[in-house]
Amino acid sequence: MQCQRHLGGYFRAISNALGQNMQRNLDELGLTSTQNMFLHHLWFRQEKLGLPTYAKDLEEFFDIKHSTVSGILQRMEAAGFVEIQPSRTDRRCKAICLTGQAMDVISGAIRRIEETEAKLVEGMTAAEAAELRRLLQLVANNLGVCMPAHPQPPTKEEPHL
Amino acid sequence: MQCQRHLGGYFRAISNALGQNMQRNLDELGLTSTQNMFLHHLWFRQEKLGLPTYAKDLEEFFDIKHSTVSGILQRMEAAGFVEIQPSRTDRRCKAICLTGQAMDVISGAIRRIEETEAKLVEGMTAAEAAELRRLLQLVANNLGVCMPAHPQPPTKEEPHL
DNA sequence: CGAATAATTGTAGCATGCTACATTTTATTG
DNA sequence: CAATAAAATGTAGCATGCTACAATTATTCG
Repeated sequence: MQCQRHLGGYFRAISNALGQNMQRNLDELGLTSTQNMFLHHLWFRQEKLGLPTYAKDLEEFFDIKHSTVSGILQRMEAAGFVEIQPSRTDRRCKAICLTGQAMDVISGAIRRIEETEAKLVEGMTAAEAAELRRLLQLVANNLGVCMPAHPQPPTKEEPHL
Repeated sequence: MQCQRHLGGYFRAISNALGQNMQRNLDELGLTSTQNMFLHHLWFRQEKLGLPTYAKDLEEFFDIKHSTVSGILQRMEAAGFVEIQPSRTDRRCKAICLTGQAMDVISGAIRRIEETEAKLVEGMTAAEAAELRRLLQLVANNLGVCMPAHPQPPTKEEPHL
């Protein structure tokens, strides 16, 4: 069968559809789907890991260019979701802090992400979903995509040491 | 493991990386990666299937909006790769025709696509690649992505009937 | 036939991605 | 310490996606 669709076409179409799919459920929050990913990452680092976040972190975690990050953060700041403060120890770095407005919408924002993730693998067995994840990781490696994992959260057993 | 990356993030990053990866090998041809996909599709319909192509076909095949198609075709026309002629039987439809300049680069353009497709599944067994394709099709269905196959090519045994 | 409807394409405005260049600050090194 | 290199971010310009609205032409239906 030489008439099969290109795999690349699937990735492009699925990526586009993911954005639209999430967007439809996000309009009421005033967020775009990319801003929603940023919001979740900022929240996870701040609330779960207790770490500050700089633009550089977003660039690396999502494997996008710093100029793209810059634009998104400017729009999120204009919309009132983040505040940007230069670090006192290294004035090149800007710490990205969530605002109260961001905390108001975070639970809804996370729910949208989880709904979209669930929809992705609807009708798959757990084994199929795991295999999909493994194959996606292989493809990402083949293309030189660099997506670091979250740092380890502080262990619950010894939080004060 | 609740700290796993979102599957959606993989799709986004892989899709972005695919575009950049192909782009790097395409600059000398004066094409973008999306224009390259369009070129290949136009060529396949024209040369392999003997069918005319309208903007609507591109919209459906790649599952993108007509406004996006419109912009891409305008840039491809300005770059000299296609000519756009209104159909005589339905003046709403514009037939997209490849130029001589397009035919000059088509073999290089197709090679870029094939190289990228090969790189995607590098290190996978044929079975794994097939499973990836099947799972991608499932995901696409879950998200309502509508990607029609190519129409059947004319059979070689009776080309003149 | 004529009006309403559908189909195809275009335009405007925005978000997100890129490359390439510039700016500011920190780190290195001679 | 001064010159240089590296790191973090910003800006400009473009391509590609979107939604929403408009324009033109075909089709359908009363």
